Amino acid sequence: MEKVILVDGNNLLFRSYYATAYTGNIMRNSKGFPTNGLYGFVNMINKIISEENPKYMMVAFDIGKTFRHEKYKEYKGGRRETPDDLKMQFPVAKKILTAMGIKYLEKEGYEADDIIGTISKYCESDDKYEALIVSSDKDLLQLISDETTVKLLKTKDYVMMDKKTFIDTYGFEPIKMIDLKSLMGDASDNIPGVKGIGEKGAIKLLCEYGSLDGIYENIDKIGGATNNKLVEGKEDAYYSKELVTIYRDVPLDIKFDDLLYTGDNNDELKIIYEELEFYSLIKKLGTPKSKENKDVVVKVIDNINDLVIDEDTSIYVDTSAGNYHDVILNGVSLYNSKLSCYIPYSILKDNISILDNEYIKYTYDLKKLLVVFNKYGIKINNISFDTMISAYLLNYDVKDDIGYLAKELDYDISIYDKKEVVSDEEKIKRSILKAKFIYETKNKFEEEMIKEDNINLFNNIEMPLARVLADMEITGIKVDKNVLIDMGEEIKIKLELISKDIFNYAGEEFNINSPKQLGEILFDKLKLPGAKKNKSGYATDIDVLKKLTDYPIVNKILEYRALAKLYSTYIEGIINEVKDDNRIHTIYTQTLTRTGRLSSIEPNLQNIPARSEYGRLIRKAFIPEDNSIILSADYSQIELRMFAHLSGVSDLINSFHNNIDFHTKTAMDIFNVPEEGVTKNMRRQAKAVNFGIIYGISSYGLSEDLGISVKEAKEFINKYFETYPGVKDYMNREIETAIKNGYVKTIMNRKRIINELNSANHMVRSMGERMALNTPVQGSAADILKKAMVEIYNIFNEKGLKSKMLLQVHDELIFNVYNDEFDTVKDIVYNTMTKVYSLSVPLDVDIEVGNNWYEAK
DNA sequence: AATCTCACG
DNA sequence: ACGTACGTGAGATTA
Repeated sequence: MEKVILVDGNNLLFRSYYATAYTGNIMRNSKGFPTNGLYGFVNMINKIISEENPKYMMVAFDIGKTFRHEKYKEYKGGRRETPDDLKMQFPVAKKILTAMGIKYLEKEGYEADDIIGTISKYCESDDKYEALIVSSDKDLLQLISDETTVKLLKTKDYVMMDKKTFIDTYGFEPIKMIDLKSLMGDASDNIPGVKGIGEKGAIKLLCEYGSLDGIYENIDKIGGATNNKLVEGKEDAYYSKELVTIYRDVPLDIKFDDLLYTGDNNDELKIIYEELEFYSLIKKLGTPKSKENKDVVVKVIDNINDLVIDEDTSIYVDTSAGNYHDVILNGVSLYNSKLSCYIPYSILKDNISILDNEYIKYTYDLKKLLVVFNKYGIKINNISFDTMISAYLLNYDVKDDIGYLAKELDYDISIYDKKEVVSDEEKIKRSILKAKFIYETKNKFEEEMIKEDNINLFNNIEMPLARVLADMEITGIKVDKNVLIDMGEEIKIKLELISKDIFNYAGEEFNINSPKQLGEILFDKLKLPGAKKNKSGYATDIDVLKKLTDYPIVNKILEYRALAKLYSTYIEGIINEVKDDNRIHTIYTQTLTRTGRLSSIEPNLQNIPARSEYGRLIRKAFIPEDNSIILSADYSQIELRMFAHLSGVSDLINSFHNNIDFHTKTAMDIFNVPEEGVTKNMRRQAKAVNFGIIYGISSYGLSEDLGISVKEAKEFINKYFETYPGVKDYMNREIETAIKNGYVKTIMNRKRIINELNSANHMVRSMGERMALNTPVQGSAADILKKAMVEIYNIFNEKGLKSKMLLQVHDELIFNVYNDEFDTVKDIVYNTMTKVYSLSVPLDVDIEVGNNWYEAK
């Protein structure tokens, strides 16, 4: 059968347009012609061609006033206007298609959907053809049949919807999509549907009664609120049905051969792309995409004697998806110049030392490998290279799934998709392709790191750190669930009482967790002053509420919010993450932040409450092992010290060499008073300015923080700059070189590319400048922490200590310390942290101990 | 899936 | 004149 690709052109161009238009910063060529929609459109079309390799292809467009929309206008008064910036791009899209050798169709009075429906109907009547429809519009799913499949586009990926997948998903025949939409409506298409019925309700009704008609025939059997909604919405439902039903008999005067895909006309395309300034697309013209990297030798090892490893090799660990502390190990793929194979776990489990050999290994996500192998008892050594970490240092966009990175480098490895059904053979092949990708790109990554002078950071910090973090994650921190349960009960009671108070003040019950409902209560019903709007209604965040504390309801809401947060995130959330061993095993994401910090997920142990006294009690649940205590070691003001060091401003450096508290010293300098003359308020303000300096100060930000006017804040900042003139100079220099280079670096040569610096948008550019100022500070501090962690870990190992590093919270390390090792550990931690890196200011560390995390603070 | 809110350094 | 502090993750609601 011949495949006929039917593309919803309107849908594709709209999607591409709105994918970028929301920034308000529409991509244009130098003449000001908008090109944002076209760029995505062309890429999508190219992608479809490379994925589907079509013989026939057609792109359909709406044109003029279409029948179904006219009908709708009479009913409701028109739909959203298409922005001019988008309208202008349609004729060009059609020109491009012609140059690409793709037929496009449009017909006055009909929608693109109708044209697609008509052609797919042809295909169904002739068994020579099968249709594949491409769109993100679920309306088109009604066309699915034995001969017609829909490639339903999602934000990142797509789902292939054939008849079977459709029925598996919805539970009814594809044609019933019409009935579904008639009930649930579609806000983006202004289809009303039945008010109050959503997707779930509609599906349930359809599964029960078969169709829209069926539902209304049996309306007496349906009770309660649903009945009311259906009765009231009957007219809307049937109007919607007309709107949604695709017309499949558009009079098109064409033959199938008109739809033959004839391929790019490079000369014509080049002219168009030059006009649009699509230089990257011009480069790709005429260079046929290599599909060779999709082909790979697949050898599944079923007898371990068939496996010979006699040189360096890449290894990809094939597991089920999800949190890697509890994934299933399916097998591993190995790849080198002689090897292209897959070892299923069934073989591996009887040969756990097969990878424990003298040859060097490369992998992707070393930390995950270590955690998974530890759990399964697989031994491995000599892993020298992690592509994930390398790509991260080189500013590639790094995801858990290696497929994303591979794609960026033109390797065609499918990206994981829950909904895609993949055979076992295909899974194994993809796994080997990943190992191949790791193997073949290792040198390229290494060379890039050499060029960027990142090798030291890679070999001596990040790679060893992956092992440290793996160990911390495996060890986990012990949790006393009862502490959380008891606290939870208490909070629950408090929440109920507070809710009642709030409802009394409000005069009605409502969902306090809903910002929408809360905003309406406060500002519409109770008419409180100071309403501020955000995208979806009234803002009800802390900043707004704090200004309204004269109203008792607001105080109750603030109390409610604090407790609700504690309960859902820190009581329930944490309890859910405690594993059978009574420990929490977080995952540190080592390749995510733009500054070089770690982050912590599932659960996040880097944002356990600390600032409020009550919230801090959560920390009592984090306890040491037997015969141990919790020790916390905190860098004192490491970022301010780093700023002093980086700026080289001698007044700041000196402030860290004398014994006065840093913020007090700042206050003394800017207010020109002696130490005794610094009031609490002066210190508070000085502290806020110091924080501002680290963030890349702005008068608005400071004014918000201090609750003063922007003008006053500006005066403050000026006073600060007058006091420390070197600071302003440093900032100017820093921004200047950042703009010149397009990136900034930390003390250990970690590089962050900042594209925002080139933005035409003032706001975005200012943000870029603040990033340029903040990243060296935050990132260098992160470098120091990482180095300290690696060194401490090594010393613990050398000395054979049982005590363990458990957590890292940006400037703080938490340890489980066995009582008999206390003095040793304390000395190691303190000495290592303070001496790990020599700056022009001293590094200082505060150490606390206790019988739980709460006490060690 | 996006938005709002809020927890941390 | 614009609308912002830097870096994160998670839960609840809404669409």
